[in-house]
Amino acid sequence: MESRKDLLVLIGPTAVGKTSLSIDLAKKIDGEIISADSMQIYKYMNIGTAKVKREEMENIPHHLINIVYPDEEFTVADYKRNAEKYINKINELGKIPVVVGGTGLYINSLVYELRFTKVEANEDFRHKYNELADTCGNEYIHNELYKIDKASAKRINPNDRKRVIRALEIYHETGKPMSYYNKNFRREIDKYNLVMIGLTMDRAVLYSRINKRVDDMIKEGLVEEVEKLLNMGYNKELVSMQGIGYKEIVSYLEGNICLDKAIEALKRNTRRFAKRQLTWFKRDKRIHWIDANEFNSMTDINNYLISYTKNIINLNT
RNA sequence: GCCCAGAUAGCUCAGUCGGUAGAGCAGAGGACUGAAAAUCCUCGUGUCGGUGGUUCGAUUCCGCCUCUGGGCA
Repeated sequence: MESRKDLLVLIGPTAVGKTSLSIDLAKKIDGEIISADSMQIYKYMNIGTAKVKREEMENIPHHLINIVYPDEEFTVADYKRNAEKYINKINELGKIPVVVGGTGLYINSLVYELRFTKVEANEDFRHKYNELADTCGNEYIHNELYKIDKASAKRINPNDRKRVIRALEIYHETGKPMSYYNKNFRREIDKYNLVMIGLTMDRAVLYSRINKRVDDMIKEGLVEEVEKLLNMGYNKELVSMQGIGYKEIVSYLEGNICLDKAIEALKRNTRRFAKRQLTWFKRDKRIHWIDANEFNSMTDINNYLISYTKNIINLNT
């Protein structure tokens, strides 16, 4: 039997402490880190994405951080392809790949049999249907979808334009409905010795950590970072600039809101994001959850994680 | 000390011509297949400040008390 590759996945909401934990863990188990973060892929966006600093990495290789410019397109499909490449490579080195991040769809692209269609984004098509929805209403394009793909139309809320248009796009490009490609919708992947760890903590504690981290970001110069990006020509329409921490500060710099309001919105949006992340990950029953507040130190958490992981993955510790 | 205005959801407030009340924000739950830090759906019972009185019935009207603003001395 062909030996399976090892894969350790560490997920959790923003600000729960994944980064420092992962570095400590990687050191102990001889691992390399693969980020699963849809914002840390961008160069120049450091403070607002809470990106690891080089000096914090402690010589542990980090992959899929700083790989594209803020105006470059990068999708889940790109993520999956790149991440799998590193998973294989790290396994070949005899090391443990540690995927760390909070972008649920990126994680799912690795731990489920997600079969992305060949259909790439068609901006003209999206534009056209966005305008159609503006003039005729969301119901209209949803009805268009209903005509060609009842199953998807039922699944997708009419107001969820992005998904309605994407489903139409797939039909437009292939002549087959999206539901045709979604046969094994949530089939768990079978090719890894897979360990999934979820790091969490009491909601109130997490929220106060988030609030504090936002204050720290401002002190570290988030406003200056956003100003710099704007001066480099990266405008607010870009996907990267719609990230939490960027859109709010752009709004402040444009004079729409005062700084205090921007900071407040930034905190609130981060809190809501953390909640959405938890909702997303709750669904995956393979995740072994641990409450960070129930341990006395990071070392204790990692000792526990290692003993848990040992049952599934052969560690070189 | 006196006068005036308030006191209702975690916060800001609306309202009940007397029949125990509802918005915004905050918050909670959920969805998610090539934009995902994006996008979208659902969720509002609280000693109506306290205490007496009038009343079939008071959060609503009246008295007193407490607290918070503002004004006059």
